[in-house]
Amino acid sequence: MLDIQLLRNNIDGVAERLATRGFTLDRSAFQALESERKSLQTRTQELQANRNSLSKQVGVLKSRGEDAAAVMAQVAALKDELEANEVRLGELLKELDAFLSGLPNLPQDSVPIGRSDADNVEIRRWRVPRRFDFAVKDHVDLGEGIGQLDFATAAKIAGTRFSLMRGELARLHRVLAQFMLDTHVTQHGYTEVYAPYLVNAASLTGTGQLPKFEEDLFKILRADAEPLYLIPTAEVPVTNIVRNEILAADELPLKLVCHTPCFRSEAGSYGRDTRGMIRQHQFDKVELVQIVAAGDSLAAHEELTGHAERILEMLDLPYRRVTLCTGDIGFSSAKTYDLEVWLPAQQAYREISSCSNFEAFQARRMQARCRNERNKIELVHTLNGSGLAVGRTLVAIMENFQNADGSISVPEVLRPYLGGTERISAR
RNA sequence: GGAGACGUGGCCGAGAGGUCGAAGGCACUCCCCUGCUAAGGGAGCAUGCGGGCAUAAACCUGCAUCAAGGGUUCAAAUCCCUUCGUCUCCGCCA
Repeated sequence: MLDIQLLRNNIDGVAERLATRGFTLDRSAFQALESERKSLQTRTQELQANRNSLSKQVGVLKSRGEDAAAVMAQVAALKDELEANEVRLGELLKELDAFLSGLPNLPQDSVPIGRSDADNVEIRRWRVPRRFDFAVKDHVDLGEGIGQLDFATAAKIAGTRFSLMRGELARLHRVLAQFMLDTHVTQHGYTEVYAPYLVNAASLTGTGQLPKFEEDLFKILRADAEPLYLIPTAEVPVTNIVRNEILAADELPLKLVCHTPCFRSEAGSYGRDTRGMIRQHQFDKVELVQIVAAGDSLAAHEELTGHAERILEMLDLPYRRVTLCTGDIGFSSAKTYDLEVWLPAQQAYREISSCSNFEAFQARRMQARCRNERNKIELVHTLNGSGLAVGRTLVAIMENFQNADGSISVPEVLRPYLGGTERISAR
């Protein structure tokens, strides 16, 4: 959510910056809502002040045993106008809130201007992709070839966009998450978190998935209780740890890492990535979250992205870092780096991590605050990034570490996690 | 699943229709006194949203908030209803 003060003071500037991301700000709608709000709120508060002071007089008179009927009649006379005003004001504030909730974040100045992913800017590449002297297979053929990846059975059990792994491949997948967690905890200073996989609507509103993106979520309706949603990312439960909190200055930065399954309905992507594990309804992800003081988020963004890159480097996977352009950046983000890993079978770099700085956008929705050096309360900045998407990392390992015989070599750093296993093949 | 108790500021805790945004204590901040790993005195100290206001800070001021939402009333922390949460006992269970 944007700062409403910014819209009041400089709506043209806001409109201009939102236009770079292809969003048209309805200035007249805002100004109409805002001017009605101002007069109505002032009037309502005036009436409330009146009522409050008159009611106090009633109390004073009665305690003295005097007649309060005349004052009570005055209060009663206020009642109709006050109630009408309160109702209208309530509606108006809701409309304003809905309007504000629909506005995406302002991109930072360093974000390249563009319309689509074609305009994203590559920052750097790490490692030249390996050359193969045989015909490469994709991860589906590799996994099915060794009998450890089984989409047909997953479809029978659940449906499309699910996967089933067995044996050493399943173990490799599990161990990958373990390796990522260990690295972030022991080398990058994160605190490990275990969090709920089902969350309430308030949490999703806090991080910006609701109200706008409900169709992307799996929703659990309950007969006698509020609905719950399956988390689309650990960002939701972990960032909401600080919702409605005021943190002490010395508690920051908060660096949290959390491994969870993620659930996405993928509505609207029916034709895309239908083959394999790239786009699933359920996938595992290790998520990095940082909660920092407002002045520190730029540096924290670089640091966090570096932590995700470190995992790719330790696994010896070629990747590139891309700055998303204004047209491709997420709704809540002020700036996003995508890390894209090389997939030999696709001859392309594919997203494996997305590292975003949300600045105060989520914090404002969540009322997540801290005290600064002068003991004043201010909104924190929130950041997160995948460190990494586990399923896609597995895909990248399978494809990049494949051998001519269809077996898969295990990256060095993972071997201790697999009891020394160096290669995975059909048994 | 059944029965009961409870939810008040950063924390503890009073308040049981009226001058209560809320006693008292702890913690914290500033000042004074003192001089030693302490004690004493004074002041300040919830959050959100408005208005003064024109950019920020400061300040003044209004409204709202005593788990959340609704209701009764001239007036609600206090009475009623619903929801959420916590605790205790019983049952069940990984």
